[in-house]
Amino acid sequence: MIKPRETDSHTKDRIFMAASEIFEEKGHSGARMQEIADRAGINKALLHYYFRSKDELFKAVFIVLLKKMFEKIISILKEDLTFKEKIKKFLDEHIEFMIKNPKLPLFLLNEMSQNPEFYETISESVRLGDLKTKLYEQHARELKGYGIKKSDMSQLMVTIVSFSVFPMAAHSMISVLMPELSDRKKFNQYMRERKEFASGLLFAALKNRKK
Amino acid sequence: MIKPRETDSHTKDRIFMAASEIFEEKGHSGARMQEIADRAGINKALLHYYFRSKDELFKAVFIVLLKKMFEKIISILKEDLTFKEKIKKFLDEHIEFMIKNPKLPLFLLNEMSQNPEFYETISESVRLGDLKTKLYEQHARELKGYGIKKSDMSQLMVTIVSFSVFPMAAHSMISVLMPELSDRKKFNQYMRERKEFASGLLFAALKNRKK
DNA sequence: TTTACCTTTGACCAATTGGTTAATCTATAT
DNA sequence: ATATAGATTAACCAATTGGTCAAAGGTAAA
Repeated sequence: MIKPRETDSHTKDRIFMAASEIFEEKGHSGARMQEIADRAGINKALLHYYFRSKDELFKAVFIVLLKKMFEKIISILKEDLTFKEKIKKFLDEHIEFMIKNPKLPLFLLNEMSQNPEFYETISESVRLGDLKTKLYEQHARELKGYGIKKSDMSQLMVTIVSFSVFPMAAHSMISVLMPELSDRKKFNQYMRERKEFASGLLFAALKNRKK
Repeated sequence: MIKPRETDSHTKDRIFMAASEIFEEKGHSGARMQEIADRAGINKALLHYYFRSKDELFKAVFIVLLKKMFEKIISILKEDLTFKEKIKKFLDEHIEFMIKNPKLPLFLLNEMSQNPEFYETISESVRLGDLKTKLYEQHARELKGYGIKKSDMSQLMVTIVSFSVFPMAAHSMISVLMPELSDRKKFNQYMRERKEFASGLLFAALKNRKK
């Protein structure tokens, strides 16, 4: 039996990485197979040797990037912490994660709404049950203490995620209104300050809701 | 002298509307000139008769849609209201606006980051000065009463906009985590409830910051 | 060395796509 | 009626793009 060359996965990985970068930057319809091949330093035919078609390659990349994002979120929510601690840790780690992957949020948002047929594939591959119910039951006492009903959970969760995700996705838009933030370093600093701002705002509000 | 036929602007408008819809839905690189022509019910050559190229057509559409969004925001901020009233009115009208234009936010966010060369064109065409400074000075007393410093303004403004914009842009993502919101009508209801939730959260927090 | 099998490539193909052009149409002013 | 000028079209074009294929390369087992 013939052993696979050690360059096997090496090449396939290089393709995958190149594809990730290009797709993340230009989206499915904006990406060019030739450009992906160039960045991977290989012939275009080799793309189709490892990944049958553009759609297959895209799908493979998309699923992995999506999981990367969701797993980051979910893993924190699973930890044994109080609700408040969880939110703080989420803001901290999720913002750091996005600073390392600044193009990821907008890419996912966009391709998600562009390819609704992924809906199934996603639900399977990310499998996360009824997160907000789970979270509520887990922290029922603490949340009730904050005056949060179960019916508030969907608004609350979207709000928390938006604290970190929105500014990343809207960076270019924000740069128009606040040119001082168009610089990447300054913007990252802004995002780091946001950790405190967001949890401060949130728990100031919740404290106030206490009956 | 020959009067322009009344179908002149009619046709050009039909093209423009068709292009708006297609671009909004599929983005610059995903849109096809043929599809735009079809939707406008005309020959493809006529597109190039009225708009030289795809890029020109896109630019025309993009600028108009961007202005549409920004002017909605700015007009409210200019009104003679207290800060609190402004924010409430903003949330109300901006959310209603987006319910009517659900694809707009993600489209703008995306093309904005895709075509950074629009940066100039935008700054000119939307011309809005240093909005956060203007807003702060205008409401200095009220904002100080809330314990908000000038340096908090950029965080605060992004937060307010994110309350309304993020859920619209992330609708497809939200639908995965909360399948009950994948239905448009239910989602719109969710967005309308968000008006109260957002201003409630925000001003509960600000009240609490008062020294 | 030879066989067998996976890897990589250059050349090529068919379909798509943005864009052009010359001719036709249509309404109006004279 | 007819000349004029803008509006509209069918046919066409060149470039791009995703995808294929047969041949060449390389490595390990026989």
